[in-house]
Amino acid sequence: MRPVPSTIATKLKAAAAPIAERGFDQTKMEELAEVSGIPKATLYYYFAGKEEILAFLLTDLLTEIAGAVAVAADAPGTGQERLVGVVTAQLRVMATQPAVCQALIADLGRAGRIPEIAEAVAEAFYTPVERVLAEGAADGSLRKVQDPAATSMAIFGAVTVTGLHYSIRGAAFDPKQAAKHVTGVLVDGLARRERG
Amino acid sequence: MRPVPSTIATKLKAAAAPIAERGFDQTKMEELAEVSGIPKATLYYYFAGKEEILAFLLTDLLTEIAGAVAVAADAPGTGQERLVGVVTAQLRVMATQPAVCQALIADLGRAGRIPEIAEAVAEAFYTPVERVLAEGAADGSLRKVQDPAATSMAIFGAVTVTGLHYSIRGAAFDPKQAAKHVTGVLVDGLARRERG
Amino acid sequence: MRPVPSTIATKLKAAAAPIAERGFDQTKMEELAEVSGIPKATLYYYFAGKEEILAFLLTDLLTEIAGAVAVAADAPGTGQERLVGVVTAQLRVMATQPAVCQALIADLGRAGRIPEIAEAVAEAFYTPVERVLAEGAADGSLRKVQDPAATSMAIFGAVTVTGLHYSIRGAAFDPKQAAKHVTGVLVDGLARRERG
Amino acid sequence: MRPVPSTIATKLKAAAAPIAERGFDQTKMEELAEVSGIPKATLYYYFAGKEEILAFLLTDLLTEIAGAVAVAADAPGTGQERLVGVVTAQLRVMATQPAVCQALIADLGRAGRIPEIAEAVAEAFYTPVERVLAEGAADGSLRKVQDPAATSMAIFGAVTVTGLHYSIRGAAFDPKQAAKHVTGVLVDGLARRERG
DNA sequence: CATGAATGAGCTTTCATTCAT
DNA sequence: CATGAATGAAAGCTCATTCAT
Repeated sequence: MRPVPSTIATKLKAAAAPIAERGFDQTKMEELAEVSGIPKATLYYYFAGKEEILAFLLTDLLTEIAGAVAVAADAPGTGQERLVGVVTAQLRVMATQPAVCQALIADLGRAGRIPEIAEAVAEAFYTPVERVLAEGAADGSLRKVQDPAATSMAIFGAVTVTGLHYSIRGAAFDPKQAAKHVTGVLVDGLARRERG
Repeated sequence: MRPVPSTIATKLKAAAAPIAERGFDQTKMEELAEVSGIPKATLYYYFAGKEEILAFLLTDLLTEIAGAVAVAADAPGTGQERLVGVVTAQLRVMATQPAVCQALIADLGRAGRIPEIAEAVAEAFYTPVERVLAEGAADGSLRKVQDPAATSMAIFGAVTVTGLHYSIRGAAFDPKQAAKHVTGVLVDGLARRERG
Repeated sequence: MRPVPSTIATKLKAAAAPIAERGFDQTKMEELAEVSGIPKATLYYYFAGKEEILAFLLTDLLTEIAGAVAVAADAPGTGQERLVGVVTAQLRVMATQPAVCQALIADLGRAGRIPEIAEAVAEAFYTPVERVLAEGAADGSLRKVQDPAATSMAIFGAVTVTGLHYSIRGAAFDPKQAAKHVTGVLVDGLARRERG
Repeated sequence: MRPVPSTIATKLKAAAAPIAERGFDQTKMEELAEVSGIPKATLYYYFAGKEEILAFLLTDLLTEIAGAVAVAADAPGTGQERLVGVVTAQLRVMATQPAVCQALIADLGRAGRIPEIAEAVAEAFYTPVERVLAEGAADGSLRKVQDPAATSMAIFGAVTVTGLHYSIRGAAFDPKQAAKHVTGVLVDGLARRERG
């Protein structure tokens, strides 16, 4: 994969739409070329193959998420506050790039098989959440969970499915509102208690 | 799609493995025929196309889940107890048929595009959870959530990703244990509180 | 090919329609079964294969034509009168069974490759015409042509294309009228002459 | 259908042979590729499908016929002379390209179903003949026929079947000689008359 | 005798990829 | 550097045919 000029990189974002809509395998190079306006052969000049284009798009997305999440995880405040911040950050990026997100999730199975991507997903989602969970437990704002990995996975699932849901609906959505819903469940739990 | 004889239906379950492993599009009819022991042409005798085979497998799984979940949702006990029961039931089926489950989740995007499947997913997952949430709110064992649909989606995400995780690891997993993890987060929340 | 019961033979006539419309190769056994109401497997019970069904249909038609033509060729009158009779007889049968005729002509190329049919075509068309030409030359009602085979071929072409044209139009046509047109050209020629 | 380079067009002429020999449906793309030396995928690069290849070949032939016929129809001389010229021109092209001609005629049924071809056939055959008939009637060299369309159809049939016959025999044939046979019948008629 | 069920053998078509310019 | 033209290598699907009942 040669260094991708920013013109190409920018145009290529349009490629996420058909992938999101029809799935990666059902999207032909021809189509990626058409929607992006980049000739097929030129795509091959910059990328080694179709798969590498997907990797490029997802890496791009995941880098962005990882960055936003890192900022949220490093923000001041209690662990609980930062957990909410992290979730919000994830949803914010999903709101910004719904197509790529759908492409990512829809082909999560396949993405998981690209090692580079699998790691980037962990980096963007699991690691920071686990870290904030630990810090929240330390500062007393969160309870200490038995299995932090399992917990962060559950959180990932809840957040992702929520974000995906809104993405699919097509309409723009407010990440803060969505985050409130998710963290409402995750942080406070569903059980009724004497003093909400 | 002709009525599928049970011999065919049974053999066909083996088709879930390659789909789970490599994804649906990467699985050739040839392969589905090989692993199931059903000649390609015979598959086409019963199913209109590749896609319909996927639909059949998933519908089958979802019907089973829906059944197990319905039982759990109708069990005696508080709403909270039944919520745990419902989640456990879902995970139990996922533990029983890990390959089909992976296939379902891995191609959730695609599955979502098959209307029949999308509805079956809702039927198997969302509807019973929403119902239990409402009943729990009524009996005082669960708090009243603002947006039951959003909440059940988050629950679905948490449960699914958890189940998927264990499925992928290949080893058998204990659905009760897994359910405890998930509901631990979902019911009690992550926030620390004076009196667990 | 087992002896074909007349029920089957009768039902089978309906098979000519799709063959005429779409061509023989483009007509599936499935379709022949459907339009005739005879189960596919039953067709195979009576016929050795698809091709044999075509042969059966065409032989049937050609036998009928040959019979009608023989009668016309043996009728009293001059050779010229009988030539007109023969042509009329051919067109009469074509008018009666337009679908089979279209099937015959449309797949004349293929039919020519089935030896049995090629011979039957000759028997039904060429031979009687050649005979009448000879007899007309003998009785002085027709002129003596140099190459009777070539002449009868030209006549066959003129008659067939004419009959086909009317058949395709779908509407019933009057064979006598059509014959008059063709023989008008063939017998009298197109040249203007002093005394018609 | 992309613009077909002349190299491809030339090579493709070889495709007529198997079509003529075995019929269009019985000729596999594989075979068209082999005899033409053009890779199968390249054929699909230029043509939308098998059918379009046939259309291309036939259109090509018909264009040539139409050209030759137009020249003959515009030649000096009486209508009768030009009618003979037109028929000769048709047979000349048939003699030059026997394979394509056979393919055309053999699949005339199918060709008739391709609107583009049906029209080209009319343009190449019927229209110029009808015109010459009219002009011959005007200049007194031909008699006035009642139904010019029916007449030109009969002529087309006589000429085509004749040309086809010689084509099939494989040996080269003299179009002038063949034309003499056909027009001998068509122009002078078969009836004996006092003064030939 | 008839036939529903099943299938072997292909066939058309597609598409990721290459490469000469 | 970029790309239009070309193609090798499948893959999904079809259909004539068979055979147990």
